Amino acid sequence: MRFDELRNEQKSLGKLIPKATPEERAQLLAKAEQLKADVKAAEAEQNEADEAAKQLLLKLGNIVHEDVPVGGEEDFTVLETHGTIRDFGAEGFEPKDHLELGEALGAIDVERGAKVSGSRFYYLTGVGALLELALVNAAIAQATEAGFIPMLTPALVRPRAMEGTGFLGQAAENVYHLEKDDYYLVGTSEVPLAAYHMDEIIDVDKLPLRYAGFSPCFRREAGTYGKDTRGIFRVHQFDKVEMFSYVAPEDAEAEHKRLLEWEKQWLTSLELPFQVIDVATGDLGASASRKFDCEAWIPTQGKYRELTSASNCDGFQARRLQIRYREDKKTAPLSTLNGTLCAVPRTIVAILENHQQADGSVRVPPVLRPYLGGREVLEPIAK
RNA sequence: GGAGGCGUCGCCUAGUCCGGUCUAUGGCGCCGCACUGCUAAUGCGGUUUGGGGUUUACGCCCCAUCGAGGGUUCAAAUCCCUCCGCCUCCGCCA
Repeated sequence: MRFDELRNEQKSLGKLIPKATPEERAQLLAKAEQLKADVKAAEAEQNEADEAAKQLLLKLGNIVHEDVPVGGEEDFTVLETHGTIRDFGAEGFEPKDHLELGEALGAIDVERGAKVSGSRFYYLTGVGALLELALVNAAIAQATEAGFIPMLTPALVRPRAMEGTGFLGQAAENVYHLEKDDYYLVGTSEVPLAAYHMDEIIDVDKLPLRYAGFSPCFRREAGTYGKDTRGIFRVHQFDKVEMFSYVAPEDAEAEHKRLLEWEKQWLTSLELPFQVIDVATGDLGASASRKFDCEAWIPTQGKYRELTSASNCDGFQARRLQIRYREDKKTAPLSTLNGTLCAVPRTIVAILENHQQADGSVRVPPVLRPYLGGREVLEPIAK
């Protein structure tokens, strides 16, 4: 530590100067002048090295878990399937898609959404609005029951929070930025929940820390032209309940499984058929070492579509945000994990389509009924 | 949007005008010890945080740290600049 030594020398010298006789003083000052230059040079050298080390660290993507399937978006592994896909043919009617159902229920208005804000915007109206509130309440209730602390988070964040969570890398083009104020609109409350403890050191016996965030989410959806253009499956703004955990590194993998279990519990309570996939390497992004998605069956598409996603970020975000834990006087980056509990519009899509009945009404799964005034069925409204 | 005030080691606080004796004052709280049936009170000692080094260990040593970052200077809590946050007043407005 050359800088430390020089600095120490400079300090001791500084104490002598005020006490020195005039003759000594001139000599000391000359020496101090030289020291100043040395200290400055040593400091610059140290800063440079620190910065280089930091840049190298930031370039590191996460190390992918060894069990993750190698390949692109289509190369995922199906881990499990749950629930039963309905046979509408046997029931004697053709399923309607969520938009047709939603419009008949007076629940979704995409036309006026487009008029006011453009494509991929929508209004949730009447029972649609109530359905969102019911979903959010039920999701928060489940999370709270599981020990999560409910959180309402900022939707606008500073660059550091965005960068620290890994969203200014390859995902940057999907992020809204307010140039005039240099704010970013979050695409998920994962961002403010991760940054919540930035620059903090957390005692190991406070872990795990679990938060359930609810916030609007904004996504530019760049590069998705022509994809999911109908209805509210893919939109620029939506609300989401997100689970977020801070854990000790050795507990990260187990926590990842727990997050997945909570997501399965949620989708099961909504009585939706779904499968769990192990997302392939090419679709992981920089921050996750492994990602499990739960995909619900969408009848009119004839396939499973992503509803929730649970990621293990290990120390990736913690390193960038300087979030450490302390154990036996040692500090080290902890691990962060996140998992969707309820992304509202997609969940509404799945509920409308899977629980629709021949007359265009939609059965309300029991878990939501307490939050919908006991309502068991949503009925189409007269035009 | 305009004007002003403020930010000190858990909490409160001295220090900033006028740079060095600040190795940052004092109180509260907390921890340890002593003393007194217990409690309380009293006395003595300790108590910022982070990084690094060293030790079998208790510990010891070095650097940084007075909201953050730059600058001036031989030397910065103190002077200058930028930024962040909090408070007060005015204006505007859900």
